[in-house]
Amino acid sequence: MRNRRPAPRTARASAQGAGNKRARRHTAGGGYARGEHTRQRLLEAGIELFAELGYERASTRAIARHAGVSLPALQYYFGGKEGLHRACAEYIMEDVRSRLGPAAERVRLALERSDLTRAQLLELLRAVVEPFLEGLATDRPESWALFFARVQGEHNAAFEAIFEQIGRRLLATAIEIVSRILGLPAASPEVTIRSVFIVGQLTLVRRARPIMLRTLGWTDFEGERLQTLKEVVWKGITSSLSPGPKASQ
Amino acid sequence: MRNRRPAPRTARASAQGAGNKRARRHTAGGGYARGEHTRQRLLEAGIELFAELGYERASTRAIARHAGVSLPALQYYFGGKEGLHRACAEYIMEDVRSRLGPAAERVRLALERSDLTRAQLLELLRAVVEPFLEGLATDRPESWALFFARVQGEHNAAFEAIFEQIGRRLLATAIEIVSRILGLPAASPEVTIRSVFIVGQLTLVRRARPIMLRTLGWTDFEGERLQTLKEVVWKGITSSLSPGPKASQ
DNA sequence: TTGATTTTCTATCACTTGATACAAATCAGT
DNA sequence: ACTGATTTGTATCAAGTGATAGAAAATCAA
Repeated sequence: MRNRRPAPRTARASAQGAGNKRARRHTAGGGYARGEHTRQRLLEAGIELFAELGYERASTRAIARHAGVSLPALQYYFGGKEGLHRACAEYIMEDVRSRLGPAAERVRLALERSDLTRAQLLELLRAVVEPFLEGLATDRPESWALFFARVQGEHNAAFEAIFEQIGRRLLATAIEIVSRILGLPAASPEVTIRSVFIVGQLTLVRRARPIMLRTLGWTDFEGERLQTLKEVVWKGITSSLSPGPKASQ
Repeated sequence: MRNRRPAPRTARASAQGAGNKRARRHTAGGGYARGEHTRQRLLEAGIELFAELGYERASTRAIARHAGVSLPALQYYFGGKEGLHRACAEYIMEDVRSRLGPAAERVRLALERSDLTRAQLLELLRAVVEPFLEGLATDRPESWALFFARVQGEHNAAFEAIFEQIGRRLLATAIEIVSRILGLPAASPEVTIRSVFIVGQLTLVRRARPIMLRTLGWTDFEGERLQTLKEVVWKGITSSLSPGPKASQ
């Protein structure tokens, strides 16, 4: 509710799709590759600052300065702050999808068969869960996972629109597998809740990372320590899915 | 970095403890009970708006308007926005402590004994975990749990200072119990990670609440549904702590 | 009531934010 | 080189932010 001028001098903003979606008309016509560079710089700077400071505190000026371009470039290429944020989310999501998509597809395909053993189902769950865990525990492209975590916390438009697209799939796959392992209908509360927890644990790795590291006296989750983390997490998941000894209660 | 004036006309702000701590000098000297009312209104409005909008987006003006008082009242009673936020956190924390403190104390006392059975240890864990779960799943004072979740996401000063005070205790107790159940040293990665997950699951209930409810087709966690949730969560915890069948793999 | 103190309110400050207008610079195709 | 489009930069806008000054009102102790 900040930039709603009562009477904009020109009608350009309102004539261009509410002023925030799709403002770049440069990639449409071919050529003019020069701008693509600054566009990229803006994306990277955006991801970094949004991740570090959150949506509100990351000012467009700081982002532009960080990218080494002028402020209006941001409006020009992304139509505004929200547009940039959205683009950042899509950029990350695209990368995540390209890295996790194949595995997910393979799992979904394998799930077609109805004669899978418990061990096989667990293996499929692991195949879809483990890359995620690695991506969130590690901080290789620190800002990416952080950006992810931010978007989750703030209820931006980017969340519902983008995160859902990948979170839902992951959850749906988890539900399918858990349902079959436990031998319960996919719609049953038990299956849903447990699946949400399994998927949620992954994001928890990111959120609780500093606390975990501090408590353990570690500095990161790399190499052997990452293996340990994965092992413990996985052991927890499998045993929580075991038909094993009735919980003492 | 917004209100750092180069040369403040008066030195009051800097003469009053950096300007954000303890600005209310009304409760010190007795009497003048009139103000306590607006102070309370500001706290409630603060909790509500901070919870709904987050720290940044909740403007002092909106809070004051919501509380039905004028803007400077906020400065007067809490020294500023940050002071109010801190006060809100303390206010909630105080209530949480009063509701969970006794049980926690009882558990800590019971842990003195070293001859506790697995079942007894589990019971203690449950005693300290369950009230938390209820508080986060329910939305009686919707804003409270939401405020809690917000503070967790944004890295406000309130987080480190306040949340730690209660989160650390809970985590420490969980570690102690898990360590004894698993028969591993408290400092071992397995114990730490598993404990963090147990505690983290509780906050996850809040964060993933809308997703879980939507997936289940429920509207809230009340009555029987709350029972189901608690049951499933608890079953997951116990079986993840079971010495049971070695995880397949 | 008086007088000191606490509490509230109006107006305003200094500053930041996101967004624009518009001219200058750059580029591609001829 | 010329032309038309794209891209960048300067200066500026309007709105909104948290905070303050300072007078007016309300409150309590005497």
